[in-house]
Amino acid sequence: PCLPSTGASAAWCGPGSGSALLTRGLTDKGGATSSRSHAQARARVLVGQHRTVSEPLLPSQACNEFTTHVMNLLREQSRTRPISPKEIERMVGIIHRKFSSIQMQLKQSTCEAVMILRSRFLDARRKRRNFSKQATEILNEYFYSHLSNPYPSEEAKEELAKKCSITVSQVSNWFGNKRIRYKKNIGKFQEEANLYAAKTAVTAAHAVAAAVQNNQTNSPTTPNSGSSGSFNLPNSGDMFMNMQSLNGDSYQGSQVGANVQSQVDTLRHVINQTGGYNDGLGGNSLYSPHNLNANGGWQDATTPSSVTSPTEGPGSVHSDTSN
DNA sequence: CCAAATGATTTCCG
DNA sequence: CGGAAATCATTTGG
Repeated sequence: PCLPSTGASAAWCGPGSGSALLTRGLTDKGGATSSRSHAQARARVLVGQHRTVSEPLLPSQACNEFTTHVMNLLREQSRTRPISPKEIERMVGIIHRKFSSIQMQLKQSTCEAVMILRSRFLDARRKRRNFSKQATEILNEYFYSHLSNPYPSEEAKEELAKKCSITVSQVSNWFGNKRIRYKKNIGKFQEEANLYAAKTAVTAAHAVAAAVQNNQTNSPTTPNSGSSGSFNLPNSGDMFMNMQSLNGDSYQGSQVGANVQSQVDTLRHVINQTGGYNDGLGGNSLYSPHNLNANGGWQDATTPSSVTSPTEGPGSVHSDTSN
């Protein structure tokens, strides 16, 4: 249930309580495979751990306790001043009303917070958003300038993550996907590879000789497949500040348990961090534009047979960047 | 609407 | 645990 059900109506929680809502959408639609287990487990952790550990007295109990406490006080006071039964009655009414309203507020905010968290975790997990143009740009630049060993260190990953406004896991995912897909069909990526190789060459050239205004690259020597030599700088990144907080490691909601309030506070805290970071896109460090011509240095990319030349003459796989 | 592209997840391996 | 490979689920472009 959504909380230690106090018998009172829990209208906002729906008929059953929150858990139905909270677990909705976790089920795999195919149903055949039992994948998605991690997500489910995590969601279960989020949802299922309402005070099964300590069970610190239900709100109704607390209300009764407090009521008797007040009654005792009144009884003591009745020795020094006359107290009408009416007054006691009124007091009890006030207490009960107050308690139930507090309960309601707590329930409401807890449910709200959990719902928001749910959508953050699940929707953001299953709903995919493509990275921004600039992020892809940065990642590709790194990939193709480290083509001989496209395995960024943890540090490099962090830096890339910061520059791209994505998480480190996303960077890892990206490189995993990229490596596999590149290796699988190198031909398909030739154009891209050339483009980024040339681009890094251009940036290097700019860094070296910023003063010289030559829009002539130094002889790419590649039988380029069509694309003219001009590399227009891609500016048109829409870049909606995506809120990428809640990176995969900050699930520190995993030990609630104190009381509802702290739970709510914790949740609020987490939720309030949705600001999204400002990235420092712009200042790019030069990634040591090693131009290693060895194709497929990593992982015996022996390119058995099919990778001859799908679209164009293989000739020089990588243009000699720099001099 | 379909197919390709793409980010994320799962499974397996060393 | 990090990576490869397969696969899933969504987005994008035609």
